[in-house]
Amino acid sequence: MSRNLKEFAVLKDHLGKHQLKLTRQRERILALFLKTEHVTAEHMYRSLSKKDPHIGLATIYRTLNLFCDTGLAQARHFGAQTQYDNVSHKRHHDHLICTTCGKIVEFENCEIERLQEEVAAKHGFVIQTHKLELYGLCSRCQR
Amino acid sequence: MSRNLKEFAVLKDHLGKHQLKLTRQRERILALFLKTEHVTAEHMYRSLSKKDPHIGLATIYRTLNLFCDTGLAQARHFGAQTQYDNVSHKRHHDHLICTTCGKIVEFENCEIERLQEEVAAKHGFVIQTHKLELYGLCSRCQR
DNA sequence: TTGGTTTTTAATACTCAATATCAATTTCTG
DNA sequence: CAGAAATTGATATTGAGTATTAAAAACCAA
Repeated sequence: MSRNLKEFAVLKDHLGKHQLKLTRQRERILALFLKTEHVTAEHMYRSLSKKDPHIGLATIYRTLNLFCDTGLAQARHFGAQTQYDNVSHKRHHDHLICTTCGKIVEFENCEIERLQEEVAAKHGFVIQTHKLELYGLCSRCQR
Repeated sequence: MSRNLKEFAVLKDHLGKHQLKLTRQRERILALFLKTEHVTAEHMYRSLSKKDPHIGLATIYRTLNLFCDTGLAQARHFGAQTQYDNVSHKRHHDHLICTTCGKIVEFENCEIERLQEEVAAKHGFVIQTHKLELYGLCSRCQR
């Protein structure tokens, strides 16, 4: 918990600026969220239910969407579900996604980023951000 | 209809190789699908219902997914719905999107594609498809 | 600290896109 | 053409995510 002071500060700052309140649920959900790379609301619900049987699924959804507003999380659609990525502690990166098992590998490639700038410039654009997702089969699912 | 001989051949070829049958519904759905850039199943259902009140929604979904298998269509999640893109007549391309005015520019870059393959191989993946979207400001919106 | 106002929660009902079921029909093959 | 196999259409079902609302918790000012 003490390791995540920065992220809790981000949350409190956002709450303060939007007349929102700091609740026990929001703290707990953030604490667990920061321990993961990416989760679904359902998955988080199952984990939290073990310690706190009265946590509501709707609260998980609301809170994860709140995290997206603060910039701590980033929502990503995969299949029928929504994955919430923990982006609080990491640099920009892109994703390799296995279409069979859902495995996700993160990667960075400066050369690709440079070429993106080049393409954008050619069309008169200035890039603010980007999304690159490669879909395929991981080594295990190729067999 | 006669303009789309190639696409019908693609469908028939796929059906033949998978012990599937060519039905009136599949022909009609393909004929309509080829006239669009991208549709949802619901939208297609409403269109087809006018001429054929007994067409089933499930058949639309089944058939659009079949088109994805053949490579004629490509599913894309947009909001809560699934958009089926008609990719039969166009090469693969990526998007430059202006965050201010929404302008979209399509582009292709072989060098980036090659680097993607490289990255994937490094992680043991075989790429099936990918999505690259660059968000930024177009020349007009930079002023 | 307390009282009052506002926000949040939990439980549950609900929505809606997409899939599963299955008897009847259609397509294809020999 | 007959029989096997696949497909359809109608409908039930699933499942992710949202709306509702009474009760509880958080905050703020005195």
